[in-house]
Amino acid sequence: MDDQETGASKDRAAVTGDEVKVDLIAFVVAVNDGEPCVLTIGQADTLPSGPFALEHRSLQSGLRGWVEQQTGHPLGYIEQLYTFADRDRVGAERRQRAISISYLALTRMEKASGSPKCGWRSWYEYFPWEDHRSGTPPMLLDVLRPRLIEWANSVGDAAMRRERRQRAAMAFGFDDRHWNEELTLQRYELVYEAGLVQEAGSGRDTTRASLVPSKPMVADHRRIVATGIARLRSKIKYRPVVFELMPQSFTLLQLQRTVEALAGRLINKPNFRRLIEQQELVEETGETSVDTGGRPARLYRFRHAVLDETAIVGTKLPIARG
Amino acid sequence: MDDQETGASKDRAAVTGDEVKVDLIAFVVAVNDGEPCVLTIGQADTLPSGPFALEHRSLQSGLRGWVEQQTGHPLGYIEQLYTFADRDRVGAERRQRAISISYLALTRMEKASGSPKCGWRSWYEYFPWEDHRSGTPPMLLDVLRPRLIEWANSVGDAAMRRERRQRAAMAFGFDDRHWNEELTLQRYELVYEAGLVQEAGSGRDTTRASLVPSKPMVADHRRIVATGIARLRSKIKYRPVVFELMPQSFTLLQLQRTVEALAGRLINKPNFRRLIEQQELVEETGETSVDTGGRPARLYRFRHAVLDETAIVGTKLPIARG
DNA sequence: TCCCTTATAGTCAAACGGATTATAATTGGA
DNA sequence: TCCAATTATAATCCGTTTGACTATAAGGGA
Repeated sequence: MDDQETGASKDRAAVTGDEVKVDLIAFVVAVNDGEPCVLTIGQADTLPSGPFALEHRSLQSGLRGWVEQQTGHPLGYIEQLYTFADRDRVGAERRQRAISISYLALTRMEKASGSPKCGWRSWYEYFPWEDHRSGTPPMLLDVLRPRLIEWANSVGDAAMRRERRQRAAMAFGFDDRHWNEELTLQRYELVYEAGLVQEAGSGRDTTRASLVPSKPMVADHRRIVATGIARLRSKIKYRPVVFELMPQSFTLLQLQRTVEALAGRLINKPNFRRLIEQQELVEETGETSVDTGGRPARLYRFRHAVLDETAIVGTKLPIARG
Repeated sequence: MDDQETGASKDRAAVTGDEVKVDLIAFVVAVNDGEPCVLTIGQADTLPSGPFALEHRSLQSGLRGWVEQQTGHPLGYIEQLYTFADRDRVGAERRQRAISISYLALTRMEKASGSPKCGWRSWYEYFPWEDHRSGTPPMLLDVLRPRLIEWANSVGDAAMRRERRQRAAMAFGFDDRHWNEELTLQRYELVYEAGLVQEAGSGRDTTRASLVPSKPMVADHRRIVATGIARLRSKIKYRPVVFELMPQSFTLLQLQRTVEALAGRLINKPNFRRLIEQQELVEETGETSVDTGGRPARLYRFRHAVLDETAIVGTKLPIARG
């Protein structure tokens, strides 16, 4: 709960040698053909990143630089996710701290852009239990649930067993509880704690044999992705950020499919249309799209004016009128 | 928008000398007697802070250490706010970057704790335009509005004038728009841009003479407080964090007054009670409080079980049922 | 032409949210 | 002792929102 401070560190001016390396890491998102994708480099297991350096004007511009250099992809919308400290790294001459500042970026997937050593992968390769668009994924009940119960029961204390089962049931919606798509990070932390993903690695109370099938990432990059998914799934509900992922003009069904891709759930069509229309988020272009397979759909564009109309907020508190 | 990277920085392993100083800064909140307070040191113009150092186990424990050492106050609930890079600092031998990681902490104001050099101050000394519990503060319309209009008109381009007036109207609810208490940060940024607060200082397009009456803080600490207020005002609407600020047992009116202190607005009493009850956030202690001045009020305590029932979330998307 | 697919419009009831009114239990003072 | 003021607590009303569902329109292809 509290720390012992050295006497020397009391005087801030006297502190030296407490410099730290700072890394900027980007979770870049695009949606293509109804699949939500993350921009990766290497063996599709690494997020674009690089150190914050003197020549960078700001944290965000440093991030843009690294992503563009490593992937050839310019970034539009950027939002800070979280800052965390790695475990100590051993530097050349002395112990060295490193912290990572992670960002969420929304973009469109342009073809022919991007260098060859980068690529787009579906989120759900890394989080197969997060995609509920075709109902509950079988692996959730067949594989994850028994493994998590096993993990819960592997601890001696009865109260702790109950608490673990409870946490798992809450996060994954077991036992007739409802699935909550925003709990992506809690779910990842559970499977990590239970040692069911590769990066949970050594020093855990489970063996490597019982991994759950999912694509791993380098270091804690998968955790960053989980944080980003959770943030995005929450944010689309109160801010019109989806449109950062849409082309200039689109049909309402395309918009719905994009939201569904992000949320990992299906959405009621008439109600979705009503929601969009009554918020006046879009306006008709006047044209129609014919490649729908059925009746042609009207094309819409985002009403950029709504970005100024910040008024779009939900109260949730019974505030008295003036 | 994008940066030119030096050739040398391309290879991450080859990068050296890009170490950075990291500061941890805390916005510590307590509510006393219906006043929302911030914990300060120095001339009530500085937030507790200190460098992240090797002996700290983690960012959070480093923060706890500094706050406890500087103020004698142990921290409970902690949440990361934002990480930002200061302007370059000139170090002893070379240019030096510094970044600040800011946190929001919720606590109870215990008497007799805390060293003499620290103190609690009401938020609204630093943000007099944010307290709407007794209606719109006069200075908002008498002082701020004319100054902001003046600032908007001081720019040549007509479109930019309109955009500035529009931004101010949105943020402050001018011209019959509604006051939105969550826009604290946008409002602070406006008065900063307009040069109406002391820390906006030199190099601005306005003179020192036209400051708006409000208590300043050191460096960008007031900006951190604004960020924290905005975050907290938003968060109390969907997570039961208020109870971190309440004593063990309390009346419903005390709870309401605390929320009102944070939101800076009055709340409809019956509806507030209904909200609390239907969410089952509290349970009766069985006792009553007599010092209400009228009919004695029942005492309640927070139902800690709700922290496990993460189910408390608002959907806002018309998700189809399974 | 028939059928399949998708788009678009409209309906209905339950739940929610904002506002108001009514009644109960104290304290303090005339 | 009784009344007024103050605060607590309960109950009601009604318009809006929200979830689920039904109906009709407009294309393509067999």
